[in-house]
Amino acid sequence: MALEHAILVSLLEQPGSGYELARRFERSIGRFWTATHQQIYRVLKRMETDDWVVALEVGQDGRPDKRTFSVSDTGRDVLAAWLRQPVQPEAVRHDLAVKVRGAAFDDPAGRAALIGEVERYRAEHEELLTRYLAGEKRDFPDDAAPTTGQRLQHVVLRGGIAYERMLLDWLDEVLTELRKEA
Amino acid sequence: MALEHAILVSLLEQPGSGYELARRFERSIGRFWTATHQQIYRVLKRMETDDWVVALEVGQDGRPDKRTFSVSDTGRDVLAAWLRQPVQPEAVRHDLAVKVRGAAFDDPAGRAALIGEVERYRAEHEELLTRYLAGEKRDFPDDAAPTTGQRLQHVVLRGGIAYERMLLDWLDEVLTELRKEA
DNA sequence: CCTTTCATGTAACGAGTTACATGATTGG
DNA sequence: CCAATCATGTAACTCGTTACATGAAAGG
Repeated sequence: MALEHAILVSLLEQPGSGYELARRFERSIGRFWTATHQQIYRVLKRMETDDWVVALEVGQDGRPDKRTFSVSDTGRDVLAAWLRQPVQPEAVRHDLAVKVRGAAFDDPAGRAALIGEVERYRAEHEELLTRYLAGEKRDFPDDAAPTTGQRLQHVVLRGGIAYERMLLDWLDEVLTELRKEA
Repeated sequence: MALEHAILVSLLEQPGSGYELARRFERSIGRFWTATHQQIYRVLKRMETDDWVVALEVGQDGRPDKRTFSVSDTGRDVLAAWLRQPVQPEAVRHDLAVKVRGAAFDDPAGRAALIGEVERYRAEHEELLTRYLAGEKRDFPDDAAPTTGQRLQHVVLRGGIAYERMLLDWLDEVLTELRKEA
């Protein structure tokens, strides 16, 4: 129920086309909200109908035309109203935890396969952490005096970093436990 | 796509009725997978049709009859096949992070409201951590020699604990940043 | 008496995923 | 020439949520 709001925040930070939004959702916004381009175009259309955003046609040479969206006053009001509502409890869906508990009912071959998967998963998240840290260094250098917006973006990024570090430590514990059955 | 599998794991750990499953999903399983009773009954019906689980009618006196489900051999095979598949990347949807970034575009009154919400949210998770720790003490005492199943359940619980601790620390950081705008 | 717990569902809707579809330009 | 990037969408489907519905017993 909050893809609309995530789009509003992203467009307030920087106006852009549906395509650009989709790319952002693969990157920075994707740290806390995922969405595919299909979903984004659909929601964006509804938001335009409801006057939460306004489009500006931009003809480009050498590239397809695009429609750049900005947040309207109505959109700002909608976002402000949403910010004042209670934070929804997260819907937790953690595949890996189910698998770890499920491993107790599988044979050694199954557990070996899971160990391999956990290792792969761990490597992925190690890489993600590296990218976060590189992004932090790039976007939030120590000596700069950040704006409010930057400080808030930074604290969200630090949350992502803390999460990944916690996850890596936990995955090591999981691997230790899984290997005990060898 | 894995509610079925979460149900299989839960029923392998302990057979039970739809109602009992719903209660478990509010508690321990709910740490890594959430589901309402409506969803559970619907999926359970499909699983029964596909012979992943078998039901045993249990007449009770003083209480409504119930249907206790156990995992069939087919169900075990399905679970084993799923355990061998790649872990799906999580779909991240973190309301609060969107709001924190959105706060940059709201007035002081909006930020004050968000601070209140974050505090409430923090208190909720502090309580959750307390319950996890109490559950850990109860279910996994130091001196016991645990089975494989218990060790795996324990490591999953430790993941929940690590997550909550990380979250609380991060929320403190968020509060510090939000209060700077006062 | 009234609320909570036990026990099971249906119906309608909203959100998210997967597959399909088109078409131009840039760079190797 | 072929793959990747830019740019926008439709259609079908699955999954998840909210609302509604019923009924009995236990406990205060």
